[in-house]
Amino acid sequence: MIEKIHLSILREISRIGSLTAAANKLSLTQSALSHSMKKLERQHNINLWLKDGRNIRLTEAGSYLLEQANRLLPQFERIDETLRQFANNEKGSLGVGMECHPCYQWLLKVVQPFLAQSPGVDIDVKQRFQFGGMAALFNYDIDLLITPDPIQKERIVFEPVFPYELVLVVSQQNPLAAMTAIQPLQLTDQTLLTYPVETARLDIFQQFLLPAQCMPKLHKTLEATDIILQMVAANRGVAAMPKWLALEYANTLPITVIRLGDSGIHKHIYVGYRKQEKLNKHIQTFITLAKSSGEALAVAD
Amino acid sequence: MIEKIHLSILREISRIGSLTAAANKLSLTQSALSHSMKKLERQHNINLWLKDGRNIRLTEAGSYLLEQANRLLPQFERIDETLRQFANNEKGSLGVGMECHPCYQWLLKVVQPFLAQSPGVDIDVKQRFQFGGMAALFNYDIDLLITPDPIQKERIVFEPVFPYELVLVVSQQNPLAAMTAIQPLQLTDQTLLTYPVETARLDIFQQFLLPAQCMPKLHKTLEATDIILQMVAANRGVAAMPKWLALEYANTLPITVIRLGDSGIHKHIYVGYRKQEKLNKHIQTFITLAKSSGEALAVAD
DNA sequence: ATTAATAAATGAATAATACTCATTAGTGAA
DNA sequence: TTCACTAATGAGTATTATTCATTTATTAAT
Repeated sequence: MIEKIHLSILREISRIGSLTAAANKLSLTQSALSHSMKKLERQHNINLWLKDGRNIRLTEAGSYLLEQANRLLPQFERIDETLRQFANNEKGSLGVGMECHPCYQWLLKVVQPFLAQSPGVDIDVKQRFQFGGMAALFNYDIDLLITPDPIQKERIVFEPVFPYELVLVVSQQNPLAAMTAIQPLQLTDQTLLTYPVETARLDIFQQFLLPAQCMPKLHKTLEATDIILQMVAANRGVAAMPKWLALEYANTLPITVIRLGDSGIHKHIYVGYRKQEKLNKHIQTFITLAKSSGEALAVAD
Repeated sequence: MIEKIHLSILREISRIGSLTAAANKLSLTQSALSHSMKKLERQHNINLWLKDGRNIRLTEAGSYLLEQANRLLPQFERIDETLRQFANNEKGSLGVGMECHPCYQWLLKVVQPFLAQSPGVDIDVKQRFQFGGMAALFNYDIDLLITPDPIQKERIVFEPVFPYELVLVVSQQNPLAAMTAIQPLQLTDQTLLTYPVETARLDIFQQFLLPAQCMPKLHKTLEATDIILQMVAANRGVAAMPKWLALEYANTLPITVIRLGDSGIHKHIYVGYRKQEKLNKHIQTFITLAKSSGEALAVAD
C-alpha cells in the first residue's frame, strides 16, 4: 500500500517546507505530489497533513510516516549503492574448494594478492565436501575448485594454472639423499608418509609405485605438511610432494628433493568453475593471479 | 531506483520457487514479473538470477537483494498496520497543557480512564509554557489546554467540563472554622497561602479580596497542594482551593472548608482545543471523560 | 478594502508505464 | 521424439501517474 515514493515526497516536504518546492526537487509538479498523497490518504483514510494557512502541518500520522521515511529511505539508497558495487564487481564472495592438501600452501599465495586487488570480495575456503568437490561446484556450494585431478564434465571448465613436479623428499641423512633420481624399487625399504587420503588419489602410488608393482615398507598418514616434513627431516620416513613446496622448507630443514623416475612426475594444479560463469570477473581475476603465481615460482625454480 | 515491488517479487520467488507461481500469488502474470525484474537488472547492470534448468538460481546480488527484501518488507507491512491504527484512532498522543495548579489533581482522575479506554494513545502533560498555554495550543506544542480562565480566541474552542466551588480552607483550630461563610474583611488578619502565580490569576484576590479592597495580613506562596494543606492544618495560614479537592484531604487532616461570600465563588475548569480538531476522536474522548468525572464528583459533593 | 501573490486542491486531458497476450526458446520427463 | 513446464520477449493495451488549467484559500502589500 504505502510506497517508497510516498516516503520520498513526505521527506522532501519536511526538508523544504512546501509541496511546490518539494515537487521541483523531485522533478515533478505540485499537482502530482498532491494527487499522489491524497490517494494514499484516501486509501488509508488518514490525514497526513493539514493546511495551516498557506503552509502545511504534519498530523501525527504524517509525523510518524516522516519518521519512517527518514529511517527507511537511507536504507534504499544503501541498497542502490551496494547494487552498483555488484555491477562493478566490487562486491561479492568467492567460494574456493580444495581437493589436494599441498594446494593449500599455494592457495595462500594467490589469496593475498586477490584480496588486495578486490577489496569488496571475500574468499571462503572449503576443504571438506560431502559428495566431493565436483558436486560442491555443481551445487553452488563453491565457485572454484582447486585440484590436481580434473574430471571432464559437462558445464564445468578446468584450467591448468600451476605446473609442478612431484618429487620425493628425504632426510639428508638418508642414503637416498645422494641420488638425483629414484626408481620405485628403491622405495620398498622406506617408510612413506602421506596425507590421509585414499591411495587412489595419491600420485606416488598411482603413477610411480603401482605401475612398477612396488609398495613402501610402511605407509603412515599425517594431516599437516609441516609435521610430515619434520618427520622426513628426522629420517623417520620419506614423502612425495610438489617440488616448490619442499624447496620452501629446504632452507630450514635438513631435507633433499629427488626426482621420481627418470623424467619425473609432472603435474598441474587446475582451477575448475561452472562454464556459465566464464565471464565472472572474480573468477577470471582469480585465475589470472593463479597463473601468474605459477610463473613466479617456475622462475624461482 | 529499486522499488518495493522488486523486493516483493524477489521474496515471493524465493518463497515459492518459480516466477510463474510467484506471479499468481501477486495477482500478476509471469510476464509482468519478468519484465519488471529485467528492467531492474538492465538499469543496474546486474543479474539477479540465472536460469538453472527450468528453475531459477539467485546470484550473489540476487541473494543480497532477497536478504534486504526479507528485512525491509516486514517494516512496510508494519507501517501499513500502524497507519490503519491511526485511521481507527487507535494510535496517537495527546499533549495536555495545564494552567492551574489544582487542575493537576483533577487531571489524574481523567487520565486514568482515558488511558484505559485508548490503549494506543499516550498522554503527555505539560505545565510550563514559555508564552502561555494559549500560545502553546496555537503552536501545536499541546493539543488540549486545561484552564479555569478561558480566553475567547479565533480558532480555539473552550468547553466547560468541570464545575467547582472555590472555598476557603482553614484549620479546625482556627476561629473561622465555625463559620459556614466568610466575608473579605475576615481575611485581613489571616495568613493566605497560595500557589506561586501572579495575583491577577488568583481568584481569591480577583473575585473576593480586591473588589472589597481587602488584603490578607500575610501572603505566602507554596508549590505543592499537600504542603499548603499541611500548613493550613497546622493553622499556619488559610488557603483557597476547589471544594472537592479540600474535601479529599478533610478525612485525614483537621481542616474545614468555608464558603467565600454569601453565594460562594463558582468556577469551571475548561478544556480548550483548536477548532479544526473538533472531530478528533481523542479530544472528544477526553472531553467526554472530563465531563463525566465532573458529574461523579458533583454527586459525591 | 482591494489587489496581488503564493500555495494547495481539484478535474480533465495526456503521457508514461506497467501489464497482458501471444509467442519463442529452453529444459526435463515420459 | 513429444509433452509439460518455465522463463524470456515483443507488441499492443490498459492503467496509472503526471501535467495543465483552474479554483480556493490565505497572506502581504497597496
